[in-house]
Amino acid sequence: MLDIRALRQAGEEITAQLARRGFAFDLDAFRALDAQRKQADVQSQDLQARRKAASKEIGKLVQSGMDVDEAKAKVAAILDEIDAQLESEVARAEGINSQLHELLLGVPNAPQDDVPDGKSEDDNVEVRRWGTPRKFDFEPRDHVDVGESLTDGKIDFERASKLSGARFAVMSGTLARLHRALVDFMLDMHTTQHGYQEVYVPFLVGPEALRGTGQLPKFEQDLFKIEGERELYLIPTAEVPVTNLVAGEIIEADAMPLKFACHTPCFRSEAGSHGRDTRGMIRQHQFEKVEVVQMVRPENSHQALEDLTGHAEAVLQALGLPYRVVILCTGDIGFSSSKTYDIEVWLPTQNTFREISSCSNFLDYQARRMQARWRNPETGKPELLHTLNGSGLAVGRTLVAILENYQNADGSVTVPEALRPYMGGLETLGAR
RNA sequence: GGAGGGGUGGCUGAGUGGCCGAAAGCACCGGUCUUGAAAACCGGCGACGGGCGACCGUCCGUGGGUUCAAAUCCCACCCCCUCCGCCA
Repeated sequence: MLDIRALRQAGEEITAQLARRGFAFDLDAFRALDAQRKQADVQSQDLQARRKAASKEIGKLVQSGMDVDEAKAKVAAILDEIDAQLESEVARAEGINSQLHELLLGVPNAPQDDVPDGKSEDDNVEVRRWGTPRKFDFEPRDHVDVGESLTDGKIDFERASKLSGARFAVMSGTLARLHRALVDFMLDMHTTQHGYQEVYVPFLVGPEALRGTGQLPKFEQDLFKIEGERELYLIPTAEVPVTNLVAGEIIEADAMPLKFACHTPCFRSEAGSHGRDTRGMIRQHQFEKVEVVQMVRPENSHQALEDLTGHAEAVLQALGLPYRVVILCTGDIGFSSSKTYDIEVWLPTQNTFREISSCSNFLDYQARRMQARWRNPETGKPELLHTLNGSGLAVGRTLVAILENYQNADGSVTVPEALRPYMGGLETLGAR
């Protein structure tokens, strides 16, 4: 949520920033509603103040010895007059306030100044590259062909579809183990080298948590909602439960920054992506991800985004997978984010880079929605903190990248050295 | 699932109808003292919203209700704890 005070003071600038990302903020409507709100607030608060004073007067009179009924009679006329308007005025003010709140919940974050203009992912700007794509002396096969033809464990989409329909995968044997090894490897790296604390969290969350990070109210169609008495959703990313750990809390300054690493499955309906990436494991309804999340002092969040992106890159470097980092343009950036770097891994059979991590700085946008604060020692006051998160990494897509980049002419796949300790020393998948 | 206890400020915890946005302690901030620190003493110190300000409003788990007046009484719900049962 944007700061309503900033919107009052600098409405034109913020409206212009929002326009860059294609969001038409109706400043006049906002101002009209805010003016109504002010008028209604003042009016209802004035009535409440007068009523309170009259009521206190009764208390005083009774205490100075007057009979209760007599005291009530003295102010009855005033109370009657106030009560005639009070209820409707308070209701009107509450109505306008919640209308204003809902309006603000639907407004995306404003992009930072250094986020490039653009309409779609085609306008994202490459920041840097790492690694050199391998030259194959045979025709490389895509991860589906490779994964399905492994001999001691494989990918099985047919059976997955029997169980759950399209966009699910079954994995077995050494391939399933590689998938699990990736999770361990990533978590170990973030916790031992990058200073994150591992957390385990619920995979089902209530609507408040989703509201806090920004998936609700606007993007309910992207979520899987559970049938039942309780209103629960499957998490689309660990960002939701992990970031909301600090919802409604005031974090002491010496505990900052908070840095969490978390492995969870992620569930996405993929509504609106029909026909995209239908082959293979690129886009699934269920996938594993190791997420890194930070809660930092506001002045540190820009540096924190650079650090966090580096932490995700370190995983790809350790695995020897070529990648590039792009900064998302205003047309491609996520709803709650003020600035996002995507990390894209090289996929030889697509002859291109594909997203494997998304690292974002939300500034105080999520913190305001969830009332996550820290105590600033300079002012002694609770202030909104800044939140960031990034994939470190998407496990399924990392597996895809390994299958494609590490495949051999005989159909086997070399296990990246960094993963061998997690595979009982196994060096190759599919070797007889 | 059964029985009981409880949700109050950053923390602990008092408060059973008006003088309560709320005692006290801790923590924190400022000061006195001290070479410095600690201790002691003095003062300050909840959050949110509105107003240039004096101030005003809201908030004692959530939502209703009773009352001129609710942290306090009533109802419903949520959550936590203890014991019993069941269970991966």
